[in-house]
Amino acid sequence: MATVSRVFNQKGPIREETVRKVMDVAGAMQYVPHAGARSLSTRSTRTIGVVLPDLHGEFFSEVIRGIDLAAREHGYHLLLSGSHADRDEMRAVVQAVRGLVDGLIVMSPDLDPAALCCELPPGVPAVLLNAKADGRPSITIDNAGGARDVVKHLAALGHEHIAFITGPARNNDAEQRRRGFRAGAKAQGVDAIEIAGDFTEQSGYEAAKAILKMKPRPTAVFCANDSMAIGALSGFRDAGVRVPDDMALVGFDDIPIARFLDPPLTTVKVPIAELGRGGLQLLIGEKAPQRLETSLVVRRSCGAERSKNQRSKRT
Amino acid sequence: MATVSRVFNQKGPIREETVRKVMDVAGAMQYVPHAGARSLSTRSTRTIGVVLPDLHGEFFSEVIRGIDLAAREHGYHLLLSGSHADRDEMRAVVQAVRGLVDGLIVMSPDLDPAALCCELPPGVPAVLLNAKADGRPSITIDNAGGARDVVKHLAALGHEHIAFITGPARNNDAEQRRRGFRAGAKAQGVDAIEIAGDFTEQSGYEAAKAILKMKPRPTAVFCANDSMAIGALSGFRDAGVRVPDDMALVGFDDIPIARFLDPPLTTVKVPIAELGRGGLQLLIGEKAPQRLETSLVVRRSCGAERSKNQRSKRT
DNA sequence: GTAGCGTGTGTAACCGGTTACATCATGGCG
DNA sequence: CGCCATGATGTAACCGGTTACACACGCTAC
Repeated sequence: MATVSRVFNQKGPIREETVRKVMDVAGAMQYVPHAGARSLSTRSTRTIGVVLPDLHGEFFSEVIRGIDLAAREHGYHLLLSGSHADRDEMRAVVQAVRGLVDGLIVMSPDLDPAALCCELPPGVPAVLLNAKADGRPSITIDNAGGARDVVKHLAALGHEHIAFITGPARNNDAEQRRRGFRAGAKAQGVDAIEIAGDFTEQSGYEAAKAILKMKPRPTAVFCANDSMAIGALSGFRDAGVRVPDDMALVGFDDIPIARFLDPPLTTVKVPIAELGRGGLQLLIGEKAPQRLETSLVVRRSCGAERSKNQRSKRT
Repeated sequence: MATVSRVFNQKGPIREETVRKVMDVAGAMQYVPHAGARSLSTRSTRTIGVVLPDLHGEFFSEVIRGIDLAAREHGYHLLLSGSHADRDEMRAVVQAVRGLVDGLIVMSPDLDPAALCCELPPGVPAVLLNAKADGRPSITIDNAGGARDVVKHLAALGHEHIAFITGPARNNDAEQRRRGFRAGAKAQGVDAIEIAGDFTEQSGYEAAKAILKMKPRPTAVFCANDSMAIGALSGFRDAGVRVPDDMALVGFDDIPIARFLDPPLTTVKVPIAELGRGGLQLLIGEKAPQRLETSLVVRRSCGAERSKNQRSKRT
């Protein structure tokens, strides 16, 4: 019935009495508008699709949270899809949601952004998180800048041999952080050593062990993310190497527990939730920063705050 | 066109040649079926709604991951909605998704499950995570059993005054863990002290400080989740109290970093992803365990493995 | 009295598919 | 040769809303 539709959408002129009557009946029969049917005729679903490669860990959890918060503020639903290993799966998902979403937020650190864009249907608006591509709006994080800051900080503390535990080979963020590390090392004139990691705690643990065997042994270790820093910390501890006394350690991301580690982890703060929030805002046509700055958070693991709360002297 | 529909759904008898022709044209014009329209006529969206109170932290991240994995296996989409403070918001969301989802997975640790069920539209199938209610399928975790195991373990190690840092007041899991703690303490004949926490690291940190002032001072602390244990660990460290030498510490959840803490955290393993996976399976009519067992993971923070890798003697 | 107008409500087409049913071509068989 | 079973395709109603448009009504102005 047309009138009912007008009542629910508060559109067009309707007599006050009619509104009441409709509402009463609707309440009595527990009527709730059928969102699916509505979206068909209005061609607007008020749903946006979120496509992520993996749902692991605090990073993605925070991204999703940022998106969700912004979505609910603007009255949007979220269609979430994770765990896409390759391009084919990605395309399948992106196509499957036609008619289900008004737009897409895509994050695919492991895939080439340009290739990715071809997969996106031309009609569907989309924003890329942490990846750039022509013609598509995107939000990126200043990974390289953050990494450079770390090297600068470590160099200022007197470190001349700095090891970098990398992220997964074809990961975008990891690659940018590595580039920042290299650029920083070059600028500061310090010795840069790289060792492979894959963003997991375990890989950090193993990398730490490997680093201790190097000659000359690095005096500072910079991990491409906090998870690996946690693993490295554990590795150093097992080997009897004290952080920061014997080895400076820095992470990347500033996940919530970083401050509760022993010693509290110096790391680079990344506004993860902002990334998600901005993605949604951009998608629905609101203004949002397209580039998010990172900032160095100095705690004790880098050795900069030797004086304060010196726990290594505690025992 | 009816034929096209039949081709895409592989239904009814169609000549091989026609199939090819349709597919060719579809490919050429980049045609992709409109999922929204389809769902309207089939009355099946192949989407299930996930309603969570909050998207914070590794716990929910894991739940979502479990659901997502199972969903993609069965060809379902996920409509995610988080951050519901109160019942009204919850109802609003649950109603808004009519016609968008085939079923609902609801997790609401802070709300009374019975009340919750009234909000659910009668026609929509739903499963409750970590909450029980008549007539609705649900999956629960053996929180109480896990907590009892912890107390038993601590008692066996000789602890007679055990403190328990609780979770948020009206949280279901927190409450069950507390009950398990009490029951365990009673069974073991040990002194049980409770102190309030709210599942955050910060609250664990503060609770630790408070515990140190108690007389008699507890010799073991059991936290209702790992996050608080991390905070407590940090608090004890700042106060110069060694774990496990001066104080035994146990958490709950077994989040990934628990093993990388210093000392590695003894905790209760909760099959979080299984919770999500089972929820989806139950919802779509598959068999799944309705009760998930927890298991004690003994690491060093409880003092049970004094001999091995004893880092407190390191410095 | 009627043309003209604004307000409130009903009618029907449409969104993009699915599907029961009608139609049509084909060929086997009596 | 005609009939009917069978297979392939077209037709139209339907899913549950939205909305352009038609229409009915009460009012003022001429």
